Amino acid sequence: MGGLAMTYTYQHPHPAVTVDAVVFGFDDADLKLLLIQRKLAPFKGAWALPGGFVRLDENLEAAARRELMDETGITRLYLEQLYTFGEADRDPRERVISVAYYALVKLSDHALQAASDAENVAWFPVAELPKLGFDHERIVEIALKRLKAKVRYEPIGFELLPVKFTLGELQRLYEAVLEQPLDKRNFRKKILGMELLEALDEYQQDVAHRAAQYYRFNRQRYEQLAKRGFNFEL
Amino acid sequence: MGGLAMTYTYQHPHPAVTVDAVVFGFDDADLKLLLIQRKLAPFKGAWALPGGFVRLDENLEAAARRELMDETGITRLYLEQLYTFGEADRDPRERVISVAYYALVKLSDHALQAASDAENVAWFPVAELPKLGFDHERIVEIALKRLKAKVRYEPIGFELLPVKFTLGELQRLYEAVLEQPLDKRNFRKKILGMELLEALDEYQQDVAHRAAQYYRFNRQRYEQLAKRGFNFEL
DNA sequence: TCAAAAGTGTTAACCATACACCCATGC
DNA sequence: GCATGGGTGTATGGTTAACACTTTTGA
Repeated sequence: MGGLAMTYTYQHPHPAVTVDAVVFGFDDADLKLLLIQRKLAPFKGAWALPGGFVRLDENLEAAARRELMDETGITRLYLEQLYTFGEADRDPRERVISVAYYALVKLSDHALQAASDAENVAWFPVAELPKLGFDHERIVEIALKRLKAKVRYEPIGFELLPVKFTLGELQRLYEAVLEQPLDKRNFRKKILGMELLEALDEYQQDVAHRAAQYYRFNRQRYEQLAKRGFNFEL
Repeated sequence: MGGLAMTYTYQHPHPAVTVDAVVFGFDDADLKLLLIQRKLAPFKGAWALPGGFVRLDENLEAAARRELMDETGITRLYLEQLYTFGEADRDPRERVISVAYYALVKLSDHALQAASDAENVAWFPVAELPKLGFDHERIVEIALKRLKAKVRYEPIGFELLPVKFTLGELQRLYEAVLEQPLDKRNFRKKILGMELLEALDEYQQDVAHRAAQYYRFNRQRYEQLAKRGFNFEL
């Protein structure tokens, strides 16, 4: 990207623009966050959000997807813009404006894809994050707040689960994200009452207790209902 | 800003970054939007959102406030980041990433401040907007959606009204923003039940009907209650 | 005296919450 | 047979929604 001696000249000062991604996963117990360990200064050796510079011919969301692919190998994910961080002094090198995204991935698809080319990549439970470089702790905090709010009025929780899941898994996911216990009977009544879940003719195998039935989220049905004014709410 | 022959050189290409503001007002009947008429290409003569380039030493929100002051004279307003628009081709000149804000102002404070130095400035009812330059129609659409959602769970509607207002004015504001009629008795019951409004010993003057009592929003009280888990909801 | 908006309560339907036991399975 | 999580119903209290008339004032 740009030859060795290549430079770019403008008549007005331009900030650098990056995208950073807060990638969430869920492993049936904890909400987790994907971090990379920086190999370069500043904050060399520190953990930070995956991200990088936006190319001039590339949309912002495409840049976020590209960086995630390059740095972590993750390709299929729910991605949404979070907020843009542009404090004048947030990067010690030059003025850097970062458009932050948050992403939800099915950990089951990506659990083993831990390391990539070069950088160290790892999942951390959100309750036990290391110190992060730049202002990334603030970005994570805002992403968590957003996730917590959004999961209640849009059916995005399913993005964190495998396509087939049990109601117990779904409930544990909500409990982890909302950080509060939920009543089992009320949870089931409510979620099944929305008629967005399809019960499959399939049950858990080899579990040391009664096998749970699997369900699948019916997105088409949700979109139909949403058009007619239905509101997901949990 | 930058001397005549001054240039800025970087080793990687940098996009330009602007802030644009969607400024809402309310005049006791319609929700209105503040637009400026462009004097320069591109989109010369077209109406567009107020905005401009971010300076290198200036935070994003500060840039938005500065542009609003310069272009419209507006200083006291509620301002919140909306979304960042970065399609690679959204500006015909060069790559421009725009961090959009939305603002709520008390029209009563600013109604007469129509024109400023140079550019033509005007309020338009949101239902009767002219064609806008760039992708500003999309930005306005997203701002309206956000306002409509947010007004229901945070007490930001008051930012659009004078400090003293009647319950009728407040109801008309909500009806305008939500684009639906509300039941008067239920509306009053709900809003007064929150105990966020202070009834003043003051009534309308010279109205051709029974004079309405004035109320004032008690922000302190709201913040106290919010800390203890209270949720505004309308 | 008319027009215009202010102000005021009750009822019925619905929804949210709290709560406890039996079931199926593997070890 | 025990430990583990799956699966199920009801009763109560609170919240929302629908609804109509009287009051005050200026023109």
